[in-house]
Amino acid sequence: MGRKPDGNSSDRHFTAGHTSLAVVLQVRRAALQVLLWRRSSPPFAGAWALPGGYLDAHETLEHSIRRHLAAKVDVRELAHLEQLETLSDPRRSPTAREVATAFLGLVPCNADPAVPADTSWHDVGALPMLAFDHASITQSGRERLRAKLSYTNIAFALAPDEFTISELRELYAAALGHDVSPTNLQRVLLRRDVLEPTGARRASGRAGGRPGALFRFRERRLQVTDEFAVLRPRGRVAGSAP
Amino acid sequence: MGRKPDGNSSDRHFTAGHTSLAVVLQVRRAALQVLLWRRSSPPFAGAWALPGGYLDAHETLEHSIRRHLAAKVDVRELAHLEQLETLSDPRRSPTAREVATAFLGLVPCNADPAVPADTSWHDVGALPMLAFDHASITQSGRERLRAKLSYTNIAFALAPDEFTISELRELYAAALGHDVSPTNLQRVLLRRDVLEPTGARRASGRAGGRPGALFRFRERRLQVTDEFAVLRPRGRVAGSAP
DNA sequence: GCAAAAGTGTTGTGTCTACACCCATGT
DNA sequence: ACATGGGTGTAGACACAACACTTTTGC
Repeated sequence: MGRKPDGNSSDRHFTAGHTSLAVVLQVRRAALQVLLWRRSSPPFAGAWALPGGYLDAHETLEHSIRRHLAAKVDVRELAHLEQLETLSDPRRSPTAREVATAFLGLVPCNADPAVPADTSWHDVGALPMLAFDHASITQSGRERLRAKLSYTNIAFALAPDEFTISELRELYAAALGHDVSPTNLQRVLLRRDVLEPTGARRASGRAGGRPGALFRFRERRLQVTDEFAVLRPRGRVAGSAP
Repeated sequence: MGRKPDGNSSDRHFTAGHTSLAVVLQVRRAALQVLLWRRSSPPFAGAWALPGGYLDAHETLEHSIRRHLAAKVDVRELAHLEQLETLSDPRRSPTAREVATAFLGLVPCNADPAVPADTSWHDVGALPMLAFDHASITQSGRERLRAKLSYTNIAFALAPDEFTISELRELYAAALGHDVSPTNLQRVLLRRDVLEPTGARRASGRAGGRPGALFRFRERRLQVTDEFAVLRPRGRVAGSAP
């Protein structure tokens, strides 16, 4: 099942092994990290690889990657999952033809999932040798996250339920790779109605200081908050009559 | 070859038919149109479908879609091709399990490729019944083009080598679905260094009028021209010492 | 000269960064 | 009091849309 008998294929027809992979990212200790497992058998024995595995006959690719990730991290911790790209170079694996669809997965920084012995988190800025084309896939994941931080509410998937602006600033700085001003971060996200205050405050730290107000994301699903403004008419805003 | 013997699969392993599809867009008669062919046999006999076909054993997905498109349009007319998404719902085809990777292809408006008898262009604003999930794929293609017109030079793939600002304005208006001011279009694209004047002018039209200057795209490959500006430090511009 | 089409000058607006200043808490 | 960190006010830079105005052609 799931495989057509050869006798049927009057047209040119080819079935390849299809795998799903994921770039799972989390901010840990003020750095963006990716989940990798160490291969013990060839090809690329000893190298690190992205988690994933074969697609089953009756599942979608998204279901497949969730299923394979369940062995690495608790799926309930995956706050966001989206498709990145599909890799199909016949030489991407030295042993067999394999098409792979890559996903980007995000885990909130307050989660600390238990991982198997062969699996661990690696700083995206200092990756070890990666198997297959996994290095370039990881790069794609970083760039997708970076871009979407600018024009969507995707940071909800990296943040805990409630947080101060300072804490959120650390997440953005780690994910973007450069410093971010808390002043402007707050203004941009409040103006776009991405954040809302919970009303509560966080207790002051060890050395005193004003306690920060707590915020939460208004939506915990991906939303585009800054549609591309260029070349769009600005007028005809549906407003009240004068 | 390209198919593993069953005896080998100790792990869960499944091979699905993999197809490539393309949303090929062109601006024709001031409207954005998509290339469709009419199915003559089930499933969806009589419905219109996106061009594409099976993936061969030794080719990439990009090679595959170029090969299948060659039967519909001259591949040399394809000015741009990029991957959109991979569809994997087991129920997307009523007859067999098929995974499909969709592409977006763009054809310059001056090209007029000969197409087979079962194939024709359709206004994206008034599509007929489409087979499978091709309607939603077409929608994805439109949206990808729309978004990229705002922050990349992707219009090069819709435009001829040389054109006036007015002609370019028509392309943008058709692809975006709303009117665009030639004044601002010119300024945005010149400021970003996307366009350059050729020096030549187009002869005046039937009713006189000042002849328009001709421009060309500085690059005929996709380039991001308006990196997301938000949350990025604006300072430290590499400049000369005072 | 006059209509038609192209192109420039200018103004206003909205969104962002940067920086100064004020506020709240612990010791 | 004073150090420490949180939050607001405001100014300046920039990119854009809108519109008036000038330029260049055909008739």
